[in-house]
Amino acid sequence: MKLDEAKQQFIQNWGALGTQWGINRTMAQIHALLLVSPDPLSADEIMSQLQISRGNTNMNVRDLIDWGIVEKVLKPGERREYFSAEKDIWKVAMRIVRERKRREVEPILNALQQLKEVEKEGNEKEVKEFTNVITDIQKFADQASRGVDGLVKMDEHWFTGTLLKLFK
Amino acid sequence: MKLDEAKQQFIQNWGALGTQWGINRTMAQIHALLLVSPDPLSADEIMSQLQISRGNTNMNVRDLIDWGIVEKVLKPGERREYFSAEKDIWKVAMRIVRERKRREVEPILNALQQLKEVEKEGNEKEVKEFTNVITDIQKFADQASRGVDGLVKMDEHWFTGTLLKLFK
DNA sequence: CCGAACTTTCGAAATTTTCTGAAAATAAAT
DNA sequence: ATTTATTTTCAGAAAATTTCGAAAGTTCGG
Repeated sequence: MKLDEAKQQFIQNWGALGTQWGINRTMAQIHALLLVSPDPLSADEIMSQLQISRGNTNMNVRDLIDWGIVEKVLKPGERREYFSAEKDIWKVAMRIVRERKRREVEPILNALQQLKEVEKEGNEKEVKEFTNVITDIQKFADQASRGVDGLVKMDEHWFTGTLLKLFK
Repeated sequence: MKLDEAKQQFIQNWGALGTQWGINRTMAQIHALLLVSPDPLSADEIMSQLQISRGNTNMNVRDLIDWGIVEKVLKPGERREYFSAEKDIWKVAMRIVRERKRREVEPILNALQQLKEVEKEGNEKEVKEFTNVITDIQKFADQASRGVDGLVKMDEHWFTGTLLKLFK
């Protein structure tokens, strides 16, 4: 098997996985491509490798940069911008987790809090049930959220060496 | 605020969150509706509350059942089927995590393993880089996977009481 | 300033996903 | 066996998302 075939397959798989997790295919593919490229790539190289348009490339690279898992690399004396992916997969995962928490979980938690603060009128049993569910979700999310914060603070070595043992 | 308004808002929020995590809106909404309903609901009740078609209702309820977070409830002497959601949010989260791992992560891991086993021809440096990335992802995914397995085995109390303290 | 070399934006087109509704299947009741 | 109640399926319609590409914007060297 040629290296390029293997890369291609990896890119496709990564794209499919991304889709299932609510990340668009192209973004995941660009990320995969950069992951397996030893050197930074320019927009044009990404375009031609993945057969996608300039606009699409630009939008998704920008998103990846927003997520903090890809960075611009400027080569001295070169006008063109290059891009490279964070290769430490632990860091990548932590950035994604932290960012999703911030963008998606926290707004929902605020919404939940508001729902709880309002006086409800209506059937006794139903109000009780509703409040219980909301409270449980809050508690759970708070726990999970703290767990994430804790996790994010660990460095890779501590995770590998210590936490892993906890789970046998 | 009326109870029904509050429920409605919760259902919408839950639906939006689901979308961002790659779960379809309706499935998340049905789940939310069942979560805040003290008693099991029939397909017709779900249809009218969420203003969706019978077919859509049926398909998504079936999926929720496949995920193991909703169950059929048969009332004695009644023909109609009712549905109720698992209310223990910890259990819900664990089922979802376990199931996603099984359905989505494991196939990718297999694909990665295959990619590694093949002999690559091509530029030395690039082959090295590629193999490194794949290996790192595998290691990470293995760790995460074990972590999930460990997590799934804990019961709620242990999580609340003990693990939480670990993260201060 | 000007123009070349790139980058970004944005509306429209293409693609993918989800939903509907009517028909088919199933199961109980008469 | 026939009618009645309910669930399931599925092809096409509708909606949502993603992608394209031309045009507008930026930046930099001269």
